[in-house]
Amino acid sequence: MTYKELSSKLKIMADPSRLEILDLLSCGELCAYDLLEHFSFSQPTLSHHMKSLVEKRLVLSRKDGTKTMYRLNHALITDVTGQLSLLGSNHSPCICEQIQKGTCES
Amino acid sequence: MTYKELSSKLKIMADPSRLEILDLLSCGELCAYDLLEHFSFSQPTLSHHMKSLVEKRLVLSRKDGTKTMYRLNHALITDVTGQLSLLGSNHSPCICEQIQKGTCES
DNA sequence: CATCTATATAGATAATTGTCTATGTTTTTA
DNA sequence: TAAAAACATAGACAATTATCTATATAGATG
Repeated sequence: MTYKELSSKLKIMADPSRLEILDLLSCGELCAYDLLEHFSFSQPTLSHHMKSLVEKRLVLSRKDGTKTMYRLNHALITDVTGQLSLLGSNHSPCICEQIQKGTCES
Repeated sequence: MTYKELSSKLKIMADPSRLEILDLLSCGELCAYDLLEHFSFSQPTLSHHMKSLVEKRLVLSRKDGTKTMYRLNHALITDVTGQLSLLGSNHSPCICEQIQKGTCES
């Protein structure tokens, strides 16, 4: 995953409401209405959030009659958190190895 | 950590340039100029990014003469990635337990 | 078929953000 | 002390985003 790809997924996760949506979905499938009950914003706003989560594949959806059922894409979320913690750790191969410490070698 | 607190840190991480900065810092301390060499944006733009990373304590800084040395706050980054992966997993206690599955119980 | 239920789309708006140029500040050095 | 080196701040601007109201769509039901 490139920095841009990882960033685009993190940007979608990096919203308090969407974090709470992910948390609500962490134990199983829910429909839009059940999610909406937990928030004070409007139904179109929830729909907007769900669209962005589904577009980035962080959440998967299926139709059940008039309802849209949402569930986490655990595999992708695990991938994202894994990439993030790897990036923050002293890993190898690492972009650090390419650096020319011209100015700061002390 | 509340959703808002976690979100505010993720928002700072969720930028391709800042992700690359974190990656560059993952193996040790670097000064601003060494970081700047890896990017095509201007020096004030780097300074702006570093300020936001330091403000959220994701990166720690110290002065060394005219130079500013930056290093990761590994503890906080580990905390953030930990919170994120916990939130995405089927954990307990979980906000899911509070939910009234009124509409979607099938 | 008409209506209701559940969700999505359209369009608008205020706030936030990433970038720039220009300038300021601080520490070292000639 | 004057200049250079390294970084920060100020102010501007275009792009993105989170929200809203209003409306549309699609499936269930009487």
